[in-house]
Amino acid sequence: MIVATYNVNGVNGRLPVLLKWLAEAKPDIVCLQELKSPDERFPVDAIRGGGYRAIWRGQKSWNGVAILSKSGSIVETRRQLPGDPEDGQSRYLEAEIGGVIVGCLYLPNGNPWPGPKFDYKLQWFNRLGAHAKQLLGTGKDVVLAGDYNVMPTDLDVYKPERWANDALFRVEVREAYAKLLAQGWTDALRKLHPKERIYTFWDYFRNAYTRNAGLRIDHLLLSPSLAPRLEAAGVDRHARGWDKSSDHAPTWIILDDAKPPTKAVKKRAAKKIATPARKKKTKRGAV
DNA sequence: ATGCCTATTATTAATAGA
Repeated sequence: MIVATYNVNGVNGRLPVLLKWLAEAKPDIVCLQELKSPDERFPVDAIRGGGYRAIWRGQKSWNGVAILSKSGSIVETRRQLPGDPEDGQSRYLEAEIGGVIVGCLYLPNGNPWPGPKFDYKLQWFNRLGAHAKQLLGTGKDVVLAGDYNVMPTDLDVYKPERWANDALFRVEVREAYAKLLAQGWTDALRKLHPKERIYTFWDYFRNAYTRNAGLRIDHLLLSPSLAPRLEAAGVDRHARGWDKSSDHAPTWIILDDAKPPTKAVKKRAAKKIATPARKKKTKRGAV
């Protein structure tokens, strides 16, 4: 099963690029961010035509998130992050698809630092942390995928010193991300590629893409129950080079398909005998 | 420190993004 996240930077303006990528990559589940469209202008017909069901929460001009599914039905579980009823920004959407809870998020950019936008970012991060903890407590399979607007380490930035005081790289924000991971989440791309330079975003300015002046800010976090199923992870960076592309590239993981426990497994569990370790699979992913 | 580019919204300029 392929789960992907893609900040499309305008779902209507980028619709041909999105449909092209869906047809090529054939992801099972997709989290979209930055729809930049009110609900009534979400291109649901075109997306259905591409073979996907969808739920979305749009907003005029900015923000907006959607979850797409190729086969499994989508049962919406949340349309906003708990913790602030006054927050009207469309940045979180959550659904259950095939037994997996999928949280699609668009964390605030937070620039400029310091200032109210940065404060809002940290508050939003705190609310995400509280909700993430609650999700872990359920013991369910959960993936939190989206544009986190944070480069977790120096390895995730083409020029760390230039970004030191940017809201995407300020120490408070990196600490918030690390604190979230410490709850027990697995950063899927980093897990499989611990030392590789991986970017998911390249600025439109100064030919950033051709110079590979990028940032890794789009992340897929896996609950402990889901992490053992992680098989591959990567970025479809070639899509960033397409005409009229978003400034982000689609970022994806492959999860082993969940299999119901066999009779032998159930028998061992009943007798409290350890299940033999899973056979290690060859990694198929490329970045 | 700022512009570089690209989108949306509203009228050719402002705002936001990262």
